Amino acid sequence: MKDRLRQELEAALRRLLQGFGDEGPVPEFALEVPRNPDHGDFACNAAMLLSKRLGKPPRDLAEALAAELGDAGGLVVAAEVAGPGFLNLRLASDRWQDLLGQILRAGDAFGSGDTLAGRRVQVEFVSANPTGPLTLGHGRQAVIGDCLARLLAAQGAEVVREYYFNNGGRQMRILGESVKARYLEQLGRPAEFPEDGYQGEYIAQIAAALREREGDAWLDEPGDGRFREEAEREIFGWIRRSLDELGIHFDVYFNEHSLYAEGKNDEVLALLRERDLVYDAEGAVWLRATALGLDRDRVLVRGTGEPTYLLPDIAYHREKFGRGFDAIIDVQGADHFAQFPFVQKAVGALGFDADAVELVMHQFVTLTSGGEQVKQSTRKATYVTVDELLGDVGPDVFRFFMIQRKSDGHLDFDLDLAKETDWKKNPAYYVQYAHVRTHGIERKAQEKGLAMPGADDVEASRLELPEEVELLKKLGEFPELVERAAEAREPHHVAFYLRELAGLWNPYVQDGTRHRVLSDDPGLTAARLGLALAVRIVLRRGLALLGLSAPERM
RNA sequence: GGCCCAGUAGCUCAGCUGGAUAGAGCGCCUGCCUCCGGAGCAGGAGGUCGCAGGUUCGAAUCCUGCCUGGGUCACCA
Repeated sequence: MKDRLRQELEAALRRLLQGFGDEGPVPEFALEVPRNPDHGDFACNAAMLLSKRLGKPPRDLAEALAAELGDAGGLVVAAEVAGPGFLNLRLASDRWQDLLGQILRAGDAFGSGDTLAGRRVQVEFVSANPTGPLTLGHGRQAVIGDCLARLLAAQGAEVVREYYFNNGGRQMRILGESVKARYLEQLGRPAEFPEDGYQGEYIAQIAAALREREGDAWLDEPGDGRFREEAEREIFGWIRRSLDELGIHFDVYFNEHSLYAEGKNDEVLALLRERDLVYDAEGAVWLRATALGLDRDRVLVRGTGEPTYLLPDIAYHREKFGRGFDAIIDVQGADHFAQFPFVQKAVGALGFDADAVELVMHQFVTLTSGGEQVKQSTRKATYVTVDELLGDVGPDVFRFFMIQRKSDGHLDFDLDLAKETDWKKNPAYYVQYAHVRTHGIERKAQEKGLAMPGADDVEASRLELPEEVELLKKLGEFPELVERAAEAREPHHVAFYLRELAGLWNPYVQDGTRHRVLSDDPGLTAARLGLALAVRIVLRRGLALLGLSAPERM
């Protein structure tokens, strides 16, 4: 409907321009739903954009545009010039109501688009190494990545969720040593805890479990290898369980080690060397990043012969391109932000489309309870884990709170509000409860022997109350919202939209005096049941995009 | 110090990529209904959009410079 209106406006603008002897392009104008309903259903700013170009006052141009537009093929009943030169358009009222039939016919397909049809997109996220339980930062990233993947899929993309991890190297060695030290301590043996070892209590837990199972059989185990394997297996188990509980499943777990094993790092090194982007200095191998416009060079291979993380990361991204993705999205915490340009530029230098690699960055999570910030210290290992928080609030609330904020910018997780079980206060429940109510109404209807109407059974023109039209308008915004959120990689918009929709629907249902869904008027009842169904469809779709359940009862 | 992000109501935050009188939730205030140490309904107050310039018919939004908070500047990942 909006698209048709836009086409009509473009045509009218072209005629208008021709009238002035201007054969230039039609400007990119905005067509939006004004905040103030008095300003009509849609407002168009084209006249103001053309004012300078045509040397005419904007209001005069808007007047002329209105004349050219006419009734836009029966779409528009009123067009008035307002303010500095807006053209406010009011649609024939049944146009909004046609929307109801569209939603009911589309069902769960409503809100899906095809802007990414046929595109292969990879979303890489979480990617936590198995050195400890998932932190809230990881939790946020997990939810952002997963919601993003859902949004992209809703626009027709073929999405691969990927988890990149490294179970080798220095940090894993320290992990093994830490577990070993705790194990020995627990059995009363002298043990030297590594200087930068992992302090967390979970290390002792792993050691204790080991002692339980193996007794003192590992006392004389040489080195840290078996301890490391044990810790990795255990910790990865925790991570997988947390992700499972959040409803997040990866298509690919990519082990950094395979890049070494298959010689991919060496290949990249050779390719970069061919392009004179590599040099040797101070015993190390360097990336000539300054030649790529970055502010300093970086080490690719340490003096010890071991690559830094950067080399495999470049190789990894080369490998991603090799798999034919049209877009590669890396979701990362702000602490990794500075590294991204090196990977991106290096991949570009290898001949790949650097712009196809995108970064979705997110800031950290703080936890607030009782008006106080809960101290998070990785060092002292007093941080709250995803698991603990999930235990407190459950996956739905967890996800909703994590996706509620735009990913740039800090997220303050209000634990008290999250634990709040009153549906009116907790926004996650508020949205879910709105969905429940569509089922509550259906149950009521069934008691009266009424079935939910099909798309062709509703006389949508019966929905005349302002609050009903407002609901329909809000429902109509959904597809555009999904498209925009996917395009901008900003899943938080969905959460806000749902909160707003629920904020219209809940009071509508609650107010049983002004209007009742189930009345003595069969036609009106059918129309309102249709509205309930449409609201349900959109809420269910929106909740699914966020990975929340859409319960029928609460 | 360089770079990145943020600064909007008492608090937590939106603000559809430059539009009209800047919004939501929580909190607060007032009335009504109940009068149970609770909850509901209706209404209300609350803003120099960090500061100062600039671009524009028009700026919370774009540009420049400052201020504040966080992040980051490893031969850690």
